[in-house]
Amino acid sequence: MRKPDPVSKDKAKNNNDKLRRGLWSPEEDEKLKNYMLRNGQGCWSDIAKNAGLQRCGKSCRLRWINYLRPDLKRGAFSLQEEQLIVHLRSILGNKWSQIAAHLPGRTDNEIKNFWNSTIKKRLRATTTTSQFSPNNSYNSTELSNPTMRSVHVKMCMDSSSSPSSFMDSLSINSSQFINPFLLANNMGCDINGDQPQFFNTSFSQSVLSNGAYGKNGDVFVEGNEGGFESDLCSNSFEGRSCIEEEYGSNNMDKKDNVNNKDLNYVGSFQVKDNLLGFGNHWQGENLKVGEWELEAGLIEDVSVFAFLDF
DNA sequence: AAGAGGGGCAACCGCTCTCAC
DNA sequence: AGTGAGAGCGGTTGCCCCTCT
Repeated sequence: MRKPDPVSKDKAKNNNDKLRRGLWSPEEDEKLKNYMLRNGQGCWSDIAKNAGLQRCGKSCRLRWINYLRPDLKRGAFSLQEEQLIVHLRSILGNKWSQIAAHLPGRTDNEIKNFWNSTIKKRLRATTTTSQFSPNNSYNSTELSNPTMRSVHVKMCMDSSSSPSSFMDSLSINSSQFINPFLLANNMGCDINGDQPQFFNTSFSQSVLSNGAYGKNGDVFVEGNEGGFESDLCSNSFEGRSCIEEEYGSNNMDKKDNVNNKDLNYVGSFQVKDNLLGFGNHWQGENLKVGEWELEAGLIEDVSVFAFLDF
């Protein structure tokens, strides 16, 4: 939390300097809670005034949502909640409010803090690599088939874990996340320009908090003739946390490390008309290069993605 | 015992979105 | 269509407290 605004900068100039900041006292909590229970939610700035609080509405809202709401579940996260967070985050990214919507009684702030402080570290600590299994392979014919519009990446559980539900839960359709470099690398493509060479690359294991893990990356290609856009999807829990930890999100300098590090990336990439874009869907003909600036030299020649012949 | 360091987490910041006018 | 206020969201900060040395 912060100090009760010592410097105040611009805000000293306006009326906000009369407002309290910092930690909430038990009395303030009591006032807000009583008011909310009596009157219900409304305009937060009015609530702040009417409840007799020297706080801005925003602060009241935050305090209510994150701490005072009666339906909040306090205490440590259960194993199930933890697994769910890991899973949802792999699908949704840092959409904490959306993740929180799947965990009754938990707030986005709580989940965000939990992720940043606990899960991220745990996943990083358990990051390992394994080899692609030749049995879980794809062939270059499939990959170069122009009718192939989407690529799904599945992680297979090993024999000791519950296969179907877990695999189902990990399968992501035409959605958000991919690290093209990891995928390219896993598909045997040297993104620095070498010809594709399949089946001799590493793939990251997905290690869950309970010790279950997926391995033997199973990449398959599925036709999707109706779509114009082509999305690549994957998930790799700890890979993403690793890259964020080591390089920070959206860091262009990841390129040089691709071939010897287990990377994944939060975002998406799409191929259209021989252009490669990240992070955003195209709307109509407008190419939106999202978080990665392609012309910065990251991928100057998309032919390195030769297996993506859309 | 005491100081340092790090983790956890409550709260703030700044931005975007939505909606009423 | 433009604008302003309120709400919501993700990222960040910094204090408290625990552990380690």
